[in-house]
Amino acid sequence: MSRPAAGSGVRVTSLDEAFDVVRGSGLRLSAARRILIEVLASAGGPLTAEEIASGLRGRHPASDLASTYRNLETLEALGLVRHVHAGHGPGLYALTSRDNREYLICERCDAVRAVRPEALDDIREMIRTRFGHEARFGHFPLGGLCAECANPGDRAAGSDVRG
Amino acid sequence: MSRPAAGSGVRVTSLDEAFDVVRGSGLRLSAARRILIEVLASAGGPLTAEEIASGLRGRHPASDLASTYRNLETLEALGLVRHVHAGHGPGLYALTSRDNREYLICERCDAVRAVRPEALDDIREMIRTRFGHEARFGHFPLGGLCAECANPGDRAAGSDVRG
DNA sequence: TTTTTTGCAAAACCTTTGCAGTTGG
DNA sequence: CCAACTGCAAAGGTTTTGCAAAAAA
Repeated sequence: MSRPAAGSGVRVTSLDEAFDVVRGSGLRLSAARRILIEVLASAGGPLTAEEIASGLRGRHPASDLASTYRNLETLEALGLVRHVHAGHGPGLYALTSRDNREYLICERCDAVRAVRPEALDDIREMIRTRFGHEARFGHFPLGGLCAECANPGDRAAGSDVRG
Repeated sequence: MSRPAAGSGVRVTSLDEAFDVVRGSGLRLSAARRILIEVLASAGGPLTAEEIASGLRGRHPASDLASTYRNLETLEALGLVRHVHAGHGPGLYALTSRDNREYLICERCDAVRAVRPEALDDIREMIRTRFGHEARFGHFPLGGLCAECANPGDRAAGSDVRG
């Protein structure tokens, strides 16, 4: 009976469930919102607002960038979407149901590595005990130097989020 | 002895030493650079470029914001200055000699708490062992929820960086 | 029909860049 | 003197906001 893991989004396992969350909240399921959810669901990893608005570079219908930001904010408030700040560069958005991972970012090469939340549970616990701070690395990634940059020449590299 | 702590800036203990580093590097010690260093030295915590350019709201001579950014970058390359990305909002700059702390940021209330690097050494070690990632929280702070936001009503709050 | 949502345009925000003029060494 | 540096202005990239037109319920 541990605490809830860091990524606490709405549990939806299908697109229709996500659509129902939108409708059930009293908001409207507009074409733009439906497409936004479909784009995120079809993506291999977190996307920028720009990529979403472009319909994943033409594979889906395009929508307005400002509206996309507004809808991302709306859906994030509903718990369907979350975003991570990948260093500099634009934020990356994902469905909470598809990606509740946490991230390690390399401040030298900007590589972002995704890990399952459980892989950080004991570390989170130490931080909570020591500082009272409830650590999460799903919104602001855990910074530092990746294995590559810290030890050039090694072969143990982590997988990137986007791909 | 152990590895160097996370903040690895030039060791300067006086303004004159910092000035010498600038001159010794072949760069010029312009009025703007001297003032920039003095402003950072007189500050109680990390400052925004805006605050520095304004001469700490009039307490020092003002300088151009663009030049301030250029000089911050220059001095950072020399190891005299570093900056931390405090969540959203602008970056915060400090002299490496005055502040080599690491930061915990609350993603709800934006509070930034500073801690001495040693307080995170064992956590850094666990992360290195597990992921090969050399964690640092001096550039991208350790995210999550502060004690206050995680447990409203508690009295154990951490001190803020800026003050 | 009524309220929400969109699309466009414009702005806000932080930061970088170009360039002519100034300054440090 | 001459390269380095400044100040100003303009642009860059990301995100937000205002408002009339369009669409969902």
